Amino acid sequence: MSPHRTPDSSRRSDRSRRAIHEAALALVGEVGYARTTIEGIAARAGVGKQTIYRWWPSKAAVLLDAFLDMAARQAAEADASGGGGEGGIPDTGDLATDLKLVLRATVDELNDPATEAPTRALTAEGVVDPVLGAQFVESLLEPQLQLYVTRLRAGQESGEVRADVDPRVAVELLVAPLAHRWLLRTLPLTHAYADAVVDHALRGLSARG
Amino acid sequence: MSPHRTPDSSRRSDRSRRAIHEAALALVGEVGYARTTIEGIAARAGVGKQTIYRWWPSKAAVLLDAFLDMAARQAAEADASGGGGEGGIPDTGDLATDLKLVLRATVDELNDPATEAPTRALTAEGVVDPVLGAQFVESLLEPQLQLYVTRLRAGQESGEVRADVDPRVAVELLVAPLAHRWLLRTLPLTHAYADAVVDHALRGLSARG
DNA sequence: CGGACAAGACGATACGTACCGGACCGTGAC
DNA sequence: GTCACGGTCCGGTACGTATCGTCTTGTCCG
Repeated sequence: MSPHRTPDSSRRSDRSRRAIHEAALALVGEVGYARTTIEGIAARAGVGKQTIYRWWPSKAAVLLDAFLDMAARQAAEADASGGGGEGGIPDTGDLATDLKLVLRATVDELNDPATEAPTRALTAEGVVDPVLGAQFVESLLEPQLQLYVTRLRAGQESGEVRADVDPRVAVELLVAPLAHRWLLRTLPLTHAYADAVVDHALRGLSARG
Repeated sequence: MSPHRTPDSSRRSDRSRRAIHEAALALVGEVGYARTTIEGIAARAGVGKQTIYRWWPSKAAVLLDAFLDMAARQAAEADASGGGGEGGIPDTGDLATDLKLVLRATVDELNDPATEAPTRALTAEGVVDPVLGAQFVESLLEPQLQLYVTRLRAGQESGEVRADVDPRVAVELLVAPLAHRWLLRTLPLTHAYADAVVDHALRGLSARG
């Protein structure tokens, strides 16, 4: 394989790293992922092309790193202002309401034009490139899904949720339909749809329980 | 816009069209979508590069056409052998069993290494390119989903399915989780998972109906 | 201490390669 | 005669590598 040698990381320029992240996100937002080139990122960041090739194996990897950096900074921000620093799913005792609240927020986030292009590009790249996809899932998606898992487990302990369901499977029943509509653009992704998914998932489709 | 002028289609070479389809599918399967080039397809098909540019606007469009051609040929084949010529979802009166049967088949199809690379490439391209995505959904995905819709509607009339569910939403509750696992590779896509999705979707997650 | 020095990451640039998308042939079928 | 065909050549763009001189950093000797 290609180990993609990473040189001594202690000597790495933080200034360049940040500039590259910023330039990558900006360019993808402006001209789209396909027309964003590594040479363009380097020029925009005021950085030598080789500096990018030295630390990243691909354009997609640069973008993923930029995303993680952004997410980490946002999390730190939320931590500082929110105080408690959890970022979990609320537990009011009413599972349906809690889920609708969070899934509606997810809908708004997915529909945000500012982040749509880079997110789509990264997801699409992950669909095709298993290595990048695994990093994407592990570092961005799975932590989010685990929040749902814990909320659902709490629901099981409080008797809200059937004891015989696998929370991990249940999460996908809730999240996958939203992701499906967003990714494939089959039908509009709305709050009403999020609510419908929650209702159907919790009550089931069968007439006779 | 760019009308992408298509010349006199009556004079079009069917031989070339088929050769291009075949070469495109073969190359994507062998070297992957990213490393498949239009020049490569032309060379492999024994065709002038311009013949491809004359009839298709992009590499993805060629692949989509190849897919449609393949699907049409398979449908014709099934029609000839099956006799009845429907291709719908069986209706034994037991919805869970019927759905598991079909979704298990879908799992096998998605896990088939022969078709995986081209399908992933096409889907990923559709995620990023709205025009291609719309064609993909309209010509390949939506017809499939409609089969589920009709089966679910039949279930409503027979009393198997709650009357107050939107069949179109219900379909996504069943199909999206499979698509989600396949696209993002979060966890293995197995028959057991398909069964679990059906059970959860039909019975619901709530402890109290 | 502090200056010399090696290591290595940096910005920049040049290079050969690959593919794009199109222009342009001569050929052959209708 | 028309026009799509297979084939070839073209300018342009981005790739990924190599290499330049510069700058920063850590070490070692006086």
